[in-house]
Amino acid sequence: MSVQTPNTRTRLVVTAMQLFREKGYGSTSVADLLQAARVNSGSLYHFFPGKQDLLLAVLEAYHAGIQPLLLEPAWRGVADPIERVFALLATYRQALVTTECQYACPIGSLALELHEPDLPVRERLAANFSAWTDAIHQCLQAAGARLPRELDRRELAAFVLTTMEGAVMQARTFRDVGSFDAAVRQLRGYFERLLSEASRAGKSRGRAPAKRKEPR
Amino acid sequence: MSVQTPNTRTRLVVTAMQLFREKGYGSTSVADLLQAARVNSGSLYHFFPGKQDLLLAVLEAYHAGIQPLLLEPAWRGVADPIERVFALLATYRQALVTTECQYACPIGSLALELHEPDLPVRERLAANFSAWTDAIHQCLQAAGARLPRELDRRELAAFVLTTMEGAVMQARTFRDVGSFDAAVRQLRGYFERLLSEASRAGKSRGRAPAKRKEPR
DNA sequence: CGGCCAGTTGACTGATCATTCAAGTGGGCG
DNA sequence: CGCCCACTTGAATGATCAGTCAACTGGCCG
Repeated sequence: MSVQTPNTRTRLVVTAMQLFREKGYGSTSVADLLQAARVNSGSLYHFFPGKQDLLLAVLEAYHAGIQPLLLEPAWRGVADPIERVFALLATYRQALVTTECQYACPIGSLALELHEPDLPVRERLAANFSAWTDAIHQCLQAAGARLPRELDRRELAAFVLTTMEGAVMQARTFRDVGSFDAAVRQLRGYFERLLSEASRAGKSRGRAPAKRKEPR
Repeated sequence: MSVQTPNTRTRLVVTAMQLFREKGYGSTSVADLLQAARVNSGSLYHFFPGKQDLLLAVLEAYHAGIQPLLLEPAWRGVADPIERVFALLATYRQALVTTECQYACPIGSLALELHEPDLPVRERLAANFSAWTDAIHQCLQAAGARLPRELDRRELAAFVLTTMEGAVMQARTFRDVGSFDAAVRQLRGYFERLLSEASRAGKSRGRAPAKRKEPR
């Protein structure tokens, strides 16, 4: 219940999440980290063989947090599966706003920052992307026949991630949320065309589309 | 004509372009750079006040190279403006293939790597994005009425960049060109729907769409 | 009580970092 | 010839880097 400082290991991981997000992995020195977490170097190396292993723990923490810390708040009060896709994007928009467009997706940043082959790190980056994409994929499946039958839902889910990452990158570079909004607007345009296409196809096949009110 | 080593300044910029792309800015040490360019430290600091100014020169070199080194080769033999959009994306696909999916857009990587406010650097990153987007914008304008009249062409052009950046990021992370192809396929789907929508609208307004062969 | 050991402490190491600078070198020009 | 100055040379600098280690603390259990 209390807000006491948690155990050292957790404190290190939490601090590392913050600093890696703000300054990047390479530009965060171990000394920065130790100072911010109020930990001595020996303790760090007691829990982690090296800086990179701390990064692995950070990536696992992000992975574990996707559902409870990202999706759940973003989707609270949003039932429609398609709107959930855009509600998630709205969460990133909010992150941009509150950081004056300095926000960058920590996973995406690390994905571009790390240049060694680094198999274990890359695997966990991929796992984070996959978990994100899977969540969107479930929304798209829940949308059922509202999307064209032949549409590859997995591919579209990945495309939503593509859009988010690219949009955040541009908004950050231009220091302008408008860039993010513009990208989301285009994605919305794509979705609307997919939805109306499925709606038309549904009608001509005699199946009344679920939510059309006035078939004028 | 000769392939002689060019002057020191140029050699530094060219080498820096390569190393920054391969290893990132922060992870490229001045010592690496000096060795690769076969230059002594004094010479570097004779031409550039510091490492960051070399980065500025690199970003200007990228900007200057967009037309002759990126767009022109990508568009050689491709006349159709819409196909030019995808021809440019195919160039990035090729870069992924030849690097076994280790390629990252150097501008995008720097955009996420740099975390200081760093106004002059950020401005040049933005200028690079803008130049890229402008080129796509011209294609979309050249497509004229083949795209819906009310479509914001500038926004769609930026969305193409969004897609490219996000797609390269994922392909690199998953070490799989298929991720890139999937994103391009979705963008193609969006474009096809935009084109057919404009085509239908054009017909109903009595204007025969330019290239339809059999209005079955 | 006594021994053990997970966890802590912080000074220390050697490597590497970006940058400096004094001493050059050589080509052009008066 | 003789000066000048753009450019080069590379050793040296001090800061900072990730990582080490031996000594210490305190809680638990036999």
